[in-house]
Amino acid sequence: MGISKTNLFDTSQQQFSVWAKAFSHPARIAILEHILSVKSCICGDIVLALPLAQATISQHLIVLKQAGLIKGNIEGNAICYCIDAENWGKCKNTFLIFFEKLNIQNTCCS
Amino acid sequence: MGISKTNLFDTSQQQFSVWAKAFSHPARIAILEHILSVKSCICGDIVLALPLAQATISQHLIVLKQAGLIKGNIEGNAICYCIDAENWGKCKNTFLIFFEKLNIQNTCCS
DNA sequence: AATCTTTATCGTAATATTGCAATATTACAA
DNA sequence: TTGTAATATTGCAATATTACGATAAAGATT
Repeated sequence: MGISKTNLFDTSQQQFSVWAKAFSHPARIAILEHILSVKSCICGDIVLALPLAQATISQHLIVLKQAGLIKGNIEGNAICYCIDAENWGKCKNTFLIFFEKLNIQNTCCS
Repeated sequence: MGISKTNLFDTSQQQFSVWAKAFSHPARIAILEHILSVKSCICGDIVLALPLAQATISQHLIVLKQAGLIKGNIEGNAICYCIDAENWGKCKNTFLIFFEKLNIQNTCCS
């Protein structure tokens, strides 16, 4: 890459891109959908549900956790992952506001 | 990576991740915001507006175009980029539906 | 035609991501 | 304490992304 230039942009743009990057792999979408679909936030069987090795799932979970989208609670020797509702709301709002920026006047090229 | 396993996931999950990946760099957010903010969809001055080289901007534009978020119309020797309103709407809906999947019952871990 | 402007592409370097086997860590159970 | 189950971390290989200078391509202008 030469040198990363992500820091030349607005904080809000960087936050947006961090969240988007968390969503940018189908495995992470699948993990989130699994957590969302299971009423109680079971965790380790995410590994059973997805066609990836345990180590790989673990890494994806870390990415999601660092983006603030999920959090993990220790339950015995297992860990219970679930959505971080507060950050989820912030993320949702960021995307919503962004998508709303398009109105009919903006679309010029036929 | 060893070998990519993105194709082991649902088409919808892959489509979601492709859009998210398009949003996953602050430069591309900045480009989209610039296109959205300028009423008429001027293009080449995106290069002037951002702190990146012309070749780099061009690459980011291709990523956005391949994701279907923008389209380019040739105007003389310049190119006019603008939002692809139809795909923008599809993308927006995908994200909206996804974010709506969280309800209070889902958040278990205090 | 010669030149300028604008955008795309090529080549290359630096860095990041993805994936997994192997291993470590942690908590429980016997 | 020894074993077992669950998760994280390490190390490494393969691939993707980011960045830009140089150059090419295509339309405009003179």
